[in-house]
Amino acid sequence: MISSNIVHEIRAFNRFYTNVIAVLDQDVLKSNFSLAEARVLFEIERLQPCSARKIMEVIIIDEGYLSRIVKKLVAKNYITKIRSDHDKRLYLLKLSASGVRQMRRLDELANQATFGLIERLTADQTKTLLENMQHIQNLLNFKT
Amino acid sequence: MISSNIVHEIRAFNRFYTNVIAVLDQDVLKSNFSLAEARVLFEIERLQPCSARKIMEVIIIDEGYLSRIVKKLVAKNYITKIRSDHDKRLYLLKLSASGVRQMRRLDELANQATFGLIERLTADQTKTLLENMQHIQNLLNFKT
DNA sequence: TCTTTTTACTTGATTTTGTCAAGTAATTTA
DNA sequence: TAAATTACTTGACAAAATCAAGTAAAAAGA
Repeated sequence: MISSNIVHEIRAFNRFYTNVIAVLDQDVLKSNFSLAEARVLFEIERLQPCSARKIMEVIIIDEGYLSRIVKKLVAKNYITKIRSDHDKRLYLLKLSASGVRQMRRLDELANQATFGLIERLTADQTKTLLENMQHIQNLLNFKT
Repeated sequence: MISSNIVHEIRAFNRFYTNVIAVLDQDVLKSNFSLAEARVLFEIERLQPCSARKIMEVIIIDEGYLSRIVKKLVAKNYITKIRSDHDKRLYLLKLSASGVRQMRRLDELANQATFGLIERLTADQTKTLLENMQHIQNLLNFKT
């Protein structure tokens, strides 16, 4: 049944992990990027050159909101936005040189925050943690 | 080193799980409570009778913002707020009868959303998922 | 004591963040 | 080639969150 123990334990994990993520996010916010901006930048870094549409396949975000974030990042010269020759409805996004520098900063912040999670674990524990995470990712990899 | 593979894989999991939680949250938002309100209600349910201060020990939230959320929940008669006799600076919060009903609805929504995560898994896979989650929780528990 | 500091909460003003719906233009489909 | 779909933009809002200044009570320090 829906209110089974299993569901409750998953919810307990979700509450727990929501806090884990919230703590990590606190640190990333020190970068002067909003969470949404940071996530968009991370995805552009990973997927570049990519369209806004492509980003929306990966993170849940309103189309108009994303459009404005992209506009802002272009205005600040952290990304470039060039109309695709192949399909003129889309614009290809890439980090600019300055964006690459920003990402190094952001990346270092996120790495440090994440490292804080595991610094007290032994090598074995860390390995186990990772395996568990990857296992969960495989089990839930649904792409809702 | 801080930018090790391990940190990167943990970050990949965090990105992934951020989306999982976002998908579940979408459903909870159908309750007409904001995420912040839902979390506050959830903590009041767990901790009642409790002060706003007590809630702030558990969730990361601005004091003024919380004060307004409490005000709104009182106005809608989902919680009661009674000045403490022992310490007149604080107010004890509890779910009202109507709040209890709301929480049952909220709970059912959250259960259904969570069930959606696992409905396609076999019993064995679900069991493994849960074990992985509990293992992660145990490994990271000292923090956050 | 009393007076200074800390704690709990509130409120006004504002900013930031996110949503909705309507609109343009390019591409695909029937 | 008309209709539908896709990619993106924009204006108008609404919701969410922050900041700082304020009140009142309690605790701590002299």
